[in-house]
Amino acid sequence: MGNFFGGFEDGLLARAEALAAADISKSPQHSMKHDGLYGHTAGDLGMHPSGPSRQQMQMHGPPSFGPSDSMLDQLSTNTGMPLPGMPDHHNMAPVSSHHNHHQMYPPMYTPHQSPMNHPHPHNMPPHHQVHHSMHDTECDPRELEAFAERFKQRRIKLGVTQADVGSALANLKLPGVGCLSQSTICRFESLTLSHNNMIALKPILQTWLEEAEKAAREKKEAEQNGLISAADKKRKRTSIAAPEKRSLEAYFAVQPRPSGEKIAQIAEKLDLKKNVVRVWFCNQRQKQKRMKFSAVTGH
DNA sequence: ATGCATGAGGT
DNA sequence: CCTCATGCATA
Repeated sequence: MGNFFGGFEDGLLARAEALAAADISKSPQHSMKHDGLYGHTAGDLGMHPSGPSRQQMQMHGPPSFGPSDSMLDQLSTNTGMPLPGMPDHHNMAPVSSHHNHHQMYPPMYTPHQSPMNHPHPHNMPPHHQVHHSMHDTECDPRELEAFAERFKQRRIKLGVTQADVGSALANLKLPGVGCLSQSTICRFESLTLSHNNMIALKPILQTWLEEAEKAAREKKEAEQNGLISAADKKRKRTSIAAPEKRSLEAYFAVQPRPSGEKIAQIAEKLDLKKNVVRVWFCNQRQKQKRMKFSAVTGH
């Protein structure tokens, strides 16, 4: 594979990759496929077939961007061994904001308010021993983990798929709660969401679970009584080839938040669209914040 | 189960 | 541009 960068980069990458290996040692399965499929559907992506990509270009960069040296040299200078301890400053999360772009159902739950606020969904039958745990603001990672596991197990017991749960949420008619995708349900169960996101979703899924089990019980009864009941647009997903991915990881280990200039340079070197590289870094940062890999999770 | 993408809201 | 919550497409 003639992957050739500037000679100086080899050294950089070698060292950076070493760091990356120590830090980001997660790539369990690597099916090296050269996903060149649409590795760079440059053309397509460039024009966003979706259409209205309201991008707000802003020419802030002073034309005199002559950082003396140039290129990613800045990185090599840092290669000394900076190793960001991923401090993760800002926390708070406005558990909210969701859009529902074009064809999904009409959801979105009441946002605003501190991250520890939910639209309490308590709707227990009056004459029935209820469960407690109404303390919405329960952010105990340990508790969340336990709930996620219980949820998954009971969901399976009900014979419901993750996708089913997602769409069924809309039937709960909870204020501001629409449906969710299979992806999100899966991530909830596997704790691969941010801590705040988990906390926001927990009460909703808990409500669904209770309703679903209640419905299951009723159905069971009905059956005992002899009553039986009788069910675009192709979005493209850029695939970044392994070599390029390795380079990105190396850069990320050195500088998780490269400037627009640097992103452009990296993009050019790897022959990827700048936006693809930018998004890759954004997603990489989000990964670091997933509950599962959070230092506090103590799983 | 996950990789890359979109969009709202915020700096 | 960033962060976050989410989703489509795909391995």
